[in-house]
Amino acid sequence: MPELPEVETTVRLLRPRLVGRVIRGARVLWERSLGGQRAADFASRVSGARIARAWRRAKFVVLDLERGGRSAGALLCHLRMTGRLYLRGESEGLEEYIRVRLPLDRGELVFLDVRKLGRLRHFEAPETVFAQLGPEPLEDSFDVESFRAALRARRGRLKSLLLDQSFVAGLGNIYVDEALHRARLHPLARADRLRRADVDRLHAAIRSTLLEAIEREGSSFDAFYRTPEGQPGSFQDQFQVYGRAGEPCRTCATPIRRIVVGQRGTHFCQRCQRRRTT
DNA sequence: AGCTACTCCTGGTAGC
DNA sequence: TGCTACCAGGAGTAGC
Repeated sequence: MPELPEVETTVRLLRPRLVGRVIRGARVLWERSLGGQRAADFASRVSGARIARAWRRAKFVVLDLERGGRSAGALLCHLRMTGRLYLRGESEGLEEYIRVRLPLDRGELVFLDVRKLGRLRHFEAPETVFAQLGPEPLEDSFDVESFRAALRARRGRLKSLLLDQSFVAGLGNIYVDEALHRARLHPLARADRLRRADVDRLHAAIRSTLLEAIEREGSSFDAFYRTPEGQPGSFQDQFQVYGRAGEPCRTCATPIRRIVVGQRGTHFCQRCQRRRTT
């Protein structure tokens, strides 16, 4: 499912083709993809606007808009489970699942989403959305000392906390499981009980897992996630635990366990990721 | 604060 | 073969 690496890949590939383009209108085929916004309202907000910048915040694709050189808010796209954003002609198939089309002065931006959980919305003041989000794990502001302090203040389980976008932004089910395995930490470990070395490993594991996944253009293990060019990512070949229940741990050969934590499938190695009870 | 449960969605798959 | 039941899951919300 699209998490930080998949969204980053989407942005990187779209950016050179989107920046400078002017949105000519909006064809909304599934209104609920707008997250409560009316199609006519949405269309009037974006029509005629120029895409000034394409970037990522957490799992949002952000397209900053301007009109006459002045800011005109931003389009925020959350791909959720099965969303895709691409330029018409650069991806094939699944056409019946297209939810929104944005004709541009050159080409057309397409939002496709099989399960309809994704959102494409316009915000006049997108910073109100960003204010709810935790630090970007790949930026300098996500330093190990503030991460340590934040963890010390929380009593929840690591798995749930790392999925909380207001705690750290951009991680989802896959990369949390992978990062915890890499850091050799149990998903049910309490955040405030981590030792200094545990936090150091977790901080490094989050970053290295995300960076390696971005290098491989994300993970594709079903028919859903593809880059805007229609290509699958390849980080799924590096999975140590996610989706490997019953298969041997690549480190110690112990069968990978699957449990449910906060309604989320959670994969880990009970030998590599011991739960300390002290 | 932190937990569970429910909602939104539908393709894929297990079971019969 | 064809049917049904259930699963996957990010995030918002409600309730305890």
